[in-house]
Amino acid sequence: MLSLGEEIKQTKFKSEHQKAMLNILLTANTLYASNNRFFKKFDLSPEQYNVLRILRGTHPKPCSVLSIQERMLDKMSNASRLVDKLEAKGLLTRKPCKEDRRQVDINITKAGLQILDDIDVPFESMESVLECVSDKELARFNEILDIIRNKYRDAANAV
Amino acid sequence: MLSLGEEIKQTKFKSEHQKAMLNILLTANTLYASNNRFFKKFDLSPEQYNVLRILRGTHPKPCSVLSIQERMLDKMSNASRLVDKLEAKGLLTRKPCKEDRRQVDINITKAGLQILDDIDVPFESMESVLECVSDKELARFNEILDIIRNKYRDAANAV
DNA sequence: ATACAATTAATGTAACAACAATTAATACGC
DNA sequence: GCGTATTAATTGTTGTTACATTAATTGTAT
Repeated sequence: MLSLGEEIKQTKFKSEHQKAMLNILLTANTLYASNNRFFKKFDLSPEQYNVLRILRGTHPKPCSVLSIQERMLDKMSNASRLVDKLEAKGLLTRKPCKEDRRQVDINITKAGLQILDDIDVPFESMESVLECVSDKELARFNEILDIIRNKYRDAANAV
Repeated sequence: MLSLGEEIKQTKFKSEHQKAMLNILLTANTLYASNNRFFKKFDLSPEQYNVLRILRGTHPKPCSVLSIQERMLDKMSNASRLVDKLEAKGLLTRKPCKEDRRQVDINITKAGLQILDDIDVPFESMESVLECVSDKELARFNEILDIIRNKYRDAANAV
């Protein structure tokens, strides 16, 4: 098992909190890379998987591009293109929205639901790596992440 | 202050550990995006900053491309091109290594050290957002991140 | 009703990342 | 010493991201 220091070959850190910041970035990169490789087996990217999950969540109700974007982990402007890709694979359908013609009604297809079904079991086994940590500790862990996100964003904007 | 659930508009989570996994990814995305915007003021990307930090660490000794890559948070094969960019900006120099002519001796320049100096103060103020959490808690926080990284990587490879 | 602002989705673009392939130099086995 | 394997750095390619812009539709104030 490799510590942060071993992984980035750095022996000294200025403080425990600086170490924590680096550790989050490194850990997320690792998670992301692992996810990338994992989802490739299903010919999906992590972002595409995220979109399908969101659509399964609202199913059978449709979802607009904007709602997808708001629910995504990565809030960039690629939801439209991600939907393109998934539509080409037949995993979702896109049709104009009657009520507001600016919007698009996006629905997950049977094939989309099926692929999520295939992914569920192996993916859950990956997510369960944290079972060895107690819920109480994880709750605090999540709290700290929430703090970091909010304060860091503010700090970066302030500078 | 926004919780994970508020940020991705999801009210229910399957478990505290699934929530933690999502939270790490979201938090890292936020940090990365904030860093992106922050470093743009200095005409640098977060990765370029990372390279300069590594070079300041070994300074005045030179560093090879491979050592840079090993120390980077993102272990991809772009170190060479990052070095290109930084050389073009005059922030580092590149010269063939005498002992092993496959390698390149990379050194940070005065201008490179200067820009790091300019960045140090505002960046440290950003990193200090975690001062409100005790060192003891942060130590455990770092431990949990180490566990996640190692176990997740293994789990993804096993599937 | 009409002009103007706001919202939604799609696209153009430049830069960047992932991965493979290439080139050059060195190490190693025989 | 010679051929092969390994290592270091670079480059090519393909796809993606970030950001800005555009186009179409709807909301709103007068």
